Amino acid sequence: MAPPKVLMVAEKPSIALSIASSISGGQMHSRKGSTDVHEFEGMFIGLPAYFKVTSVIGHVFSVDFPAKYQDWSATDPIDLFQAPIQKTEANPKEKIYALKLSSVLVFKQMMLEERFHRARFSSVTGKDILKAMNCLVEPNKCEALAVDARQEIDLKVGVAFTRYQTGYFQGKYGDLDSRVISYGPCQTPTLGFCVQRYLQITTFKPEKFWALRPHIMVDGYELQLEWERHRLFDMDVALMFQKLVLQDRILEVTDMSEKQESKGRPPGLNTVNLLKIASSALGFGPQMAMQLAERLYIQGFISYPRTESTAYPSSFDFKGTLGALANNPMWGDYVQGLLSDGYHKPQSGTDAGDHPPITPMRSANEDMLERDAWRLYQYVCQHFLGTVSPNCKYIRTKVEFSIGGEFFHCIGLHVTVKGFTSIMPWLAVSEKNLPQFAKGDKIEVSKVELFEGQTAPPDYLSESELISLMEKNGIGTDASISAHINNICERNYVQVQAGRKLVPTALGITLIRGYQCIDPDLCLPDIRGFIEQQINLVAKGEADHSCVVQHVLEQFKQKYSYFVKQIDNMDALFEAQFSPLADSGRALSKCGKCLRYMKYISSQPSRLYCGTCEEVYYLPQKGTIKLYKELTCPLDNFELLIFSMAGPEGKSFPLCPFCYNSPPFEGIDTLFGVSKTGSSGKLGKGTGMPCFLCPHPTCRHSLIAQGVCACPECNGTLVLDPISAPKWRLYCNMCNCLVLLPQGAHRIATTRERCPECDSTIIEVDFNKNTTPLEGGATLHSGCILCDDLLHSLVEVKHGKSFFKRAGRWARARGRGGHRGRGRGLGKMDPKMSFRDF
DNA sequence: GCAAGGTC
Repeated sequence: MAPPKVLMVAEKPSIALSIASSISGGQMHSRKGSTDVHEFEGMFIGLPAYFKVTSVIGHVFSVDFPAKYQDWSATDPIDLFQAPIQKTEANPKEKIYALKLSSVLVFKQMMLEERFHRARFSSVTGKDILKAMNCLVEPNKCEALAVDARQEIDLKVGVAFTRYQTGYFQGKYGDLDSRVISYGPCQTPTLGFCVQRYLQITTFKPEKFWALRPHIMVDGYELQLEWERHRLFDMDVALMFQKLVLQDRILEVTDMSEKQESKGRPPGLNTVNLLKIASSALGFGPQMAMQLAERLYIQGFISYPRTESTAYPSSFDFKGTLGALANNPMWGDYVQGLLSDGYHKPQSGTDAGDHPPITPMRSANEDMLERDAWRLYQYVCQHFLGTVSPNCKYIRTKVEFSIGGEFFHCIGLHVTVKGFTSIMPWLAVSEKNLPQFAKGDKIEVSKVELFEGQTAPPDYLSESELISLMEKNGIGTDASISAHINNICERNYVQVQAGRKLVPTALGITLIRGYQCIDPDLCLPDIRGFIEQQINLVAKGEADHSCVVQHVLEQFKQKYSYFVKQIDNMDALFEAQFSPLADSGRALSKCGKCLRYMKYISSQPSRLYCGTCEEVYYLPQKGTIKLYKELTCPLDNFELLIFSMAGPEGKSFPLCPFCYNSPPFEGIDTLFGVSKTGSSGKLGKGTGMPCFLCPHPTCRHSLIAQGVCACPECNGTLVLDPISAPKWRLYCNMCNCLVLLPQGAHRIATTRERCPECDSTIIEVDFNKNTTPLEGGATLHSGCILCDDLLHSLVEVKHGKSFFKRAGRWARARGRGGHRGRGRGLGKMDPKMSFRDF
């Protein structure tokens, strides 16, 4: 009988590899794939078995709302609290779910008796993995339910608040960048920390203080003494003490003490501490630091870089790790010293039960790595060597003096053992020599300075300080901290300035001040703690999953209702900070209703605002917009605009601001950039009907007038780009297909005529007289770009970049709608056939 | 377009 089969699925590929290596003793066969599979024969519960070890990649499932709730304008955010949720594949591209499901099924069929176990190890080390295999436990459903609970709560709370406040403030103020004004139980308290520091700085009231600083001359050196009172905030009192001291003039040494002190070596390096050092000492942001670390890990220079543990496992091979660095040109001598004199057992640290601390795995020198990677690697090495080095020891001498009834002192520091500070020199204790004193010595003061100083506010919060605060308050995890910081930067709530200091923006400050005046809980770190604590009850099996979720959501729903009710208070702060629409923007084009100029507001989302009609017209985003020759839309009299998408191959197209926001014709089921959702009939911002989708029969800018022929790539229509001269071109109104027309022509225009053979629009080309291909120097030529031999030889199909990200989906959406809007008969021919010669 | 948390 074939040996029983054992399938093991780890949480990530690195752990699958560790498990397989440990159980098989390195004797396994590894198959590459979306996730690697390691196969080998071994022993399972005392019996021979055939193992397959693979992994998922992070969470298999994410959650989201069903389609019905995806339309922002059709859903009241308060309904989201009770909305159903769907599990979706977290990484559909990786096909993890499908692959694992099928392999589990295959395994089930192969196994005579199916059983599920969980190997729960306390660290990713061979010893602990083997130990776990010998005491397998049941999978813990409570822990899985706790993960579900967190996903549901985070989704509903975050999305409800985000949609509400975005909808409320978007488009209300001209100089407010408000594409999305997000809220989240992690990102908002993170922002809160930055703003709290900002408020400390701005509300700081400096105070003057005074300190007595007697100076003495000993052996030709001047020494300044420190006052036991440190400093006083009353000048008259300080002056009085100065007078007393000056009257006495003689200092007496009252006491001398020597103390052996020690500065401890660091514990092992975990991810959070790596990120803090990377930010404060190397100037790398957390994302950059993790990318570098990831690369160093893949190249085998350092161990797995995502860990919370600072304690080394008892089985850690210090000798081997030191040995790997023994010949390093940078630290070789130091390492050999440690190996011969005996390295020290590291400080205990904390064991989070995951990977061991981050350590070097093999030696590298400066030339083998890129500059930044080298600097990070260097730190990992120095830190590791620091952890196994002796502590730094020094003697602290304190000499105490009295004069005029006041007491002063000076401190001397003498390092006896440099220890780990010789490999981490920035942590060194600086030597401070004192002259010889003896108790009872009497010394004349040379000068008694009355130092005047001022208390100063703290600096902006550094990224490194923020990471510490987040860690301390349980905001985010080692894996997500950097994502939250990145988030508040991208949302334009804070900016990273020199020295990686986080400076909140007007938007960030106003938001936090708003929460503070409506419901401070919303931006306090405890909000995360509350959620985590509730979820913990589920994980430990002490409370029912759905009861906890309902309870937490009910609380947040009440907070949400109160927030909505009180939003005016927040808005008052916005009003004070940002300019109302009417005051911002520049006059761009005329409104078709009142015939006055509307203002263009360039901050996101860019839009037009008619001050007379008090109407906002959204525009396509991420490009430039200008007036189109003062032409007007025949339907509504609004002046037309030309929008040019960013980039060298960015298309340009005309649009009417009114039609763009309120498509005038029935049957336009797809809009620029997205399908129009039937139920609500409202437009997403930045989504609408440009002229190239307009079926107006006579307007010269419509699809009918500017459409030339069917797109060879999709169901769309190729349209003349009206301002592409002299690089004339057609672009598809649906996909990113691009067709270059005769270059350098003076003018190219569509005509009202159709090709008798293929029904394409006849175009008229006015060639440049110097480069005209026509005989006898003629410049004017009309024809069909498909059937006219001359024109056909002068056009070229190209693919523009990023016209639409998802051209395929777009084309399908149009396909369902038939050939509507494609002009008279343009859709009849087989588009691929018509471009067969290209 | 929206959260957070996994990992790549």
